[in-house]
Amino acid sequence: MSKAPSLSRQVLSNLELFRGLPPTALDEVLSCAATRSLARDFRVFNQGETRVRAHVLINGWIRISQSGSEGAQIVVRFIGPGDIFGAISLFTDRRYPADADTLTEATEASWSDRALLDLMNNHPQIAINAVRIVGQRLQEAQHRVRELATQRAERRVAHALLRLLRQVGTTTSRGIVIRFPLRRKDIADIAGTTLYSASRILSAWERAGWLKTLDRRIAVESLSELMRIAEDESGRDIAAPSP
Amino acid sequence: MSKAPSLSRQVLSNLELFRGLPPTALDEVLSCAATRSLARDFRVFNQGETRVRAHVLINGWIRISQSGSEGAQIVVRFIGPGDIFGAISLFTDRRYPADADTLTEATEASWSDRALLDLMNNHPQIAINAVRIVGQRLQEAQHRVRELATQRAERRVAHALLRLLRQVGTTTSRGIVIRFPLRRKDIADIAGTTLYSASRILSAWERAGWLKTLDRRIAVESLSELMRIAEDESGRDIAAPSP
DNA sequence: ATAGGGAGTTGCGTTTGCGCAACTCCTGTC
DNA sequence: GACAGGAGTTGCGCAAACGCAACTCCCTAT
Repeated sequence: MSKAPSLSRQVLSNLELFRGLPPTALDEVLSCAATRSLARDFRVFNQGETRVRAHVLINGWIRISQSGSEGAQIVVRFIGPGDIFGAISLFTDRRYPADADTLTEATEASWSDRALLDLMNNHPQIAINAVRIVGQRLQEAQHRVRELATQRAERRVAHALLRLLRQVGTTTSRGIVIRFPLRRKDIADIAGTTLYSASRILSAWERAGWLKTLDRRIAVESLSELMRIAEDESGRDIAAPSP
Repeated sequence: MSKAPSLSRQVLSNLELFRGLPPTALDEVLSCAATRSLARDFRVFNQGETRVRAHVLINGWIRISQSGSEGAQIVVRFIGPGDIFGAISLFTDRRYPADADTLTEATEASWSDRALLDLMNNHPQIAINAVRIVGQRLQEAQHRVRELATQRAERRVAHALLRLLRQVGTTTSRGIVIRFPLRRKDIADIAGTTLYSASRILSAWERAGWLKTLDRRIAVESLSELMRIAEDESGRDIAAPSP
């Protein structure tokens, strides 16, 4: 999995982490980057591993998942082109907090902790970008906490699907399709329910004609019905500005 | 609520956000800080408000809570002396994502978005500290997601209590006591369950003699029993280093 | 062809925990 | 001293969803 594909300044400047940097800085970033190609179904890093690096996915898709000591598992997020992953661990306990697996062939770039820290010190904009990225994820995570604490399984599955469609949906003749294959168990781990409940919910929706699964790939035909299930709790909150 | 208490370099240098800065930088930070005293039960900011600032709590305690459009509510976290709050919103959508209320009298310092950004640009260490802080919170939030998705109410309440004890517990003659008063509803909102379930669980524990509540203040006598309920899922995961 | 394995579905019984309603207890007020 | 209001408890019934087990379907390997 590693003929090293070369990385251009062009590509780099489109990554959120390196947005707003002058060309000279991009060169500096380039000079300490390591890139590699990854096969499908490849374990990029393991939960608990201590040889941490900061990763950016150039293309392909990766699933980040966490498992508890009792077999319980959740999908933390899906990483797409341009997303960083495994990078916060450099700043906390220096262990990856989750597993990363490729869902498709993929290309990643990565930096050592030392290199990233130096880059941030020389170019504060990188650190500021990082705060923004991690901050967004924190907000998402907190939203998910509220969802799990207050909403029912069916609604959570609807939300999970809608989020996926927004992030990785492609419109085709057969409706909006999620770009990569997903098992029922994956859906369950995203929505925080069990394989059985997820299966029941999805097959009810298939029966109602709102979606179809073909070869692990979910195609949604009636987005509006899904949104009706997900109802008002659509993601952003109503503002209540003070006087 | 605002005789302005003055802020010293000494205090500032102990805040995690400003750790590792040279004295001259601290002066710079000081010069654009606004401090104020807050009464008990005071709303510091509202969810959705757009006039955002970065806050640091100097002393006292604050509860950060989020409510959904259907009345459902969760406690996001408790803020203690030295913690930052309301600051990530400067980098994301420029709205506070939650409400902040004082639980005790308190003192806070705050900075405008402009000022904080300038400070970060001049002193990358601040931005790096911020990444670390937000990263830690992200990991906590993700841990909480897993907990909600996979564990039962009783176990979640046990975890919530243990977390609180670690963060704000004081050892007294009557066991380890949580520093500020908590209603059953608060416990429920922290653990992601209902007032009724939380009440049932806690009174069962009182009956078993593991804790007592006196005037909304929870005193834990038998920490080990609580830990037994919370069991192995103690917070950090088992490492599985790769070859 | 056939066996085996992974994924998905669904019937069924069981558990969990939600939530109303009724009650107690405590505290502060007039 | 009576009363209002907030907090907490608990009996009871009910809905959600978990999880086993049995079954189908499809793909691949021998």
